[in-house]
Amino acid sequence: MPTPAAAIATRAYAPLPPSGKWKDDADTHRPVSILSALGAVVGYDRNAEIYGEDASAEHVFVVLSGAVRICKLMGDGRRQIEAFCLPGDVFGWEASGRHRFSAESVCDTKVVRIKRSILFARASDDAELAHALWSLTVAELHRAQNHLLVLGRKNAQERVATFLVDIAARSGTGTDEVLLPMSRQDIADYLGLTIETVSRTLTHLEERGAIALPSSRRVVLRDRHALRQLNS
Amino acid sequence: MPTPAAAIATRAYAPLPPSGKWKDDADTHRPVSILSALGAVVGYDRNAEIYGEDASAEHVFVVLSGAVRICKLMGDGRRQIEAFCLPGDVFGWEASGRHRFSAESVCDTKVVRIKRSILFARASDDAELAHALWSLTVAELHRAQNHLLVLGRKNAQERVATFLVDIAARSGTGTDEVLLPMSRQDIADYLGLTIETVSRTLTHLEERGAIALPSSRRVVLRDRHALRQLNS
DNA sequence: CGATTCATTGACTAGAATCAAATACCGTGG
DNA sequence: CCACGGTATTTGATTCTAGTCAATGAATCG
Repeated sequence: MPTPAAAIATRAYAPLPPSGKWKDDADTHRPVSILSALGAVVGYDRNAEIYGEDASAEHVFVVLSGAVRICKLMGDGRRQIEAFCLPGDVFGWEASGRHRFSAESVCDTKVVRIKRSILFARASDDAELAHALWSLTVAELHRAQNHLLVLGRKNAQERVATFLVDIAARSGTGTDEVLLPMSRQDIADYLGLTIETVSRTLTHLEERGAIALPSSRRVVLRDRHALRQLNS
Repeated sequence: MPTPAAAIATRAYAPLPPSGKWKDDADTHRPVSILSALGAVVGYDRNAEIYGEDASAEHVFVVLSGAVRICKLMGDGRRQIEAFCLPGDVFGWEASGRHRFSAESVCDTKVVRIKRSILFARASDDAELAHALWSLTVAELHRAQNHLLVLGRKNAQERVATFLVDIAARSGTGTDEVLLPMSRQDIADYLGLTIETVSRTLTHLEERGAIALPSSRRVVLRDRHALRQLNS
């Protein structure tokens, strides 16, 4: 069993290629735009901590550009990434006054940071805002529930295929090419696998002709039908 | 921030004294109690379908007694139980107009069934209710997030230990004995394991002295410290 | 260019799944 | 009350997927 320090050290955060691709600013539709008006824009370098586990929960955040991982560490260094937040996603909801996960930028990232006190004060007067808060939270819940099915009942190939299709849909470049902002370690910790298994599975999907890998961070979805079947 | 999540944690134990319990004045500040006043009590036999996947979402439910499983089936029959709902828990939230999971009674169960249309109409006038809806949803989200860590990164022993400690805490009989309303298959589908692995793991925990199994549905937590370590 | 980190590949292992069988449990009807 | 049939659970033997350990190859940055 690796020591915590060693385990964490072996997944050191590596510098990422500066990638202009992740800066397409937030779309101005849906409840998110209501929120964006209530806070200030803050920027983070890659791998910066936005908040830590158990930190007092003062703010709620909306991603404008870049990507954020929401994660939890176990005592021995095992890590679970609960979600990747892409532009338009909201994170930082808490029922108690403390964050139960940490949030870190995956790459250079801009967010809108909104004071919870302001948000809730407004929500008590503004039924539309209150409903927006609720439906954003339900959307989060649905994402978590889908992820439960992936982690509980899908094999490695299905997990990776599901991940690729999901990221492609959410990053919403109409094309078949996806740019992954996150490392293999991040993907592994999101899918409940190891980096080796993620890597092997991607290679296998490429051999099957389901995807192409022009570079390690670029994935072309060649056979969406095959991928969707693995997604079932 | 008020902390409705704390109120949920103090919920009453299964086979609950019939619904009167939820109308006590002392309870009226709890989100669940606010809801319970808005619907009618409905009873279900064991293994009855409360709603199916893709069913139109007309109602939200509060468990009064018994237990409910929220689950999803894959095409080939694999099943993931997303949550067990015990007395005091709320289920049936949807952002869209359709349920994305099915809900089934695990044993004889009573619920309060509340029309969504009524609920939302009230919520738009009543900030307290709106906030209660939101915080109940956040509590659900947190439960799902904890479960992600279990499914993504814990081994069989840790999963079962976590499950037992969680159920014990939520059933909230101050004692160390837990009555499991659900079958081994249900537990397996909740924990992302097989029935054989669940059974073997329980046997193993008993051999270790962490638990006792007077009968298959009764578990005595003998060494909470050991269990909590597996929970870490 | 090196130095460093990241990703891929290979060989082997471990833990849970699968396949199969025995045992315990429960409600029913004699 | 007991025998019976069906179901749930436990236990055993074996297989297989993903994990671990180790090395190599690729990419990036100073």
